[in-house]
Amino acid sequence: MEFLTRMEEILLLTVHRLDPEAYGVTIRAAVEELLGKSVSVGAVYVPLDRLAERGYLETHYGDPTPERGGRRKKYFKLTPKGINILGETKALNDALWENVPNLGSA
Amino acid sequence: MEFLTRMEEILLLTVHRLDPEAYGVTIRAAVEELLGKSVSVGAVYVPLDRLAERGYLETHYGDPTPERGGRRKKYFKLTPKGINILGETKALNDALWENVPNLGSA
DNA sequence: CCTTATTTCTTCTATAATTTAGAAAATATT
DNA sequence: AATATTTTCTAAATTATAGAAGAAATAAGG
Repeated sequence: MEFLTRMEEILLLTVHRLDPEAYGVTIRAAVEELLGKSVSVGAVYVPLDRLAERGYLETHYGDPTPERGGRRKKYFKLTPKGINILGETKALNDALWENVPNLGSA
Repeated sequence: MEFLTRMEEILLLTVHRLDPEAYGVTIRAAVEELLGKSVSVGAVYVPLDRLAERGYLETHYGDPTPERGGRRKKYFKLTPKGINILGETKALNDALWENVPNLGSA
């Protein structure tokens, strides 16, 4: 089975959660909040584009907004293929963690 | 928060599940079964050693067995630090997948 | 209005880290 | 010797990360 890297999993799920307001800046902010640490621009945009190239995400550019400044926003959205791989990823996660007794810590 | 790559997560959990029979060959076989595809030797041994270097795994060499051939087996076992990061990884996973409604596929 | 400043957002590119493949080496039994 | 099992090594491919540069919009001052 093909599997997603962790960053890919995080990004796909973040896009899903943010939909339809998922674009570079909001995605990056959400990832930073999730991880509790700052994340560089490249750490988000580069894998995001790769996921789109591979057909897991589709993109469209937005129109200018009344807010000041900025290039056009590039919105991301899961494709059916993206939804599918997330389902497979969940299955792998479940298999991995199944029957793992208390780890004591956490 | 520091987080494990997916391969690291898979390996740590596999070592945990196989304990006390976790060594290169059994680990590799278990990962192949989990993923349903073949995995090269290097894809297992290299990250396993890195996990040990970082203190997530401890190792000890076994004695020769009555079976034919082979170098001494190098057994892996989770350290307290390894158990701890698995707990953190589980927390991240839970946060990621919380409130993700049905993905339709899978 | 027109020129410059400021803001928001993406693209690009170089570097570092991780994964992967598989040949080579080591060590045991037959 | 031959064969089997296991790990080590090393080079190549892929992925992640940092952050500078570029683009595109509004704001503001003359």
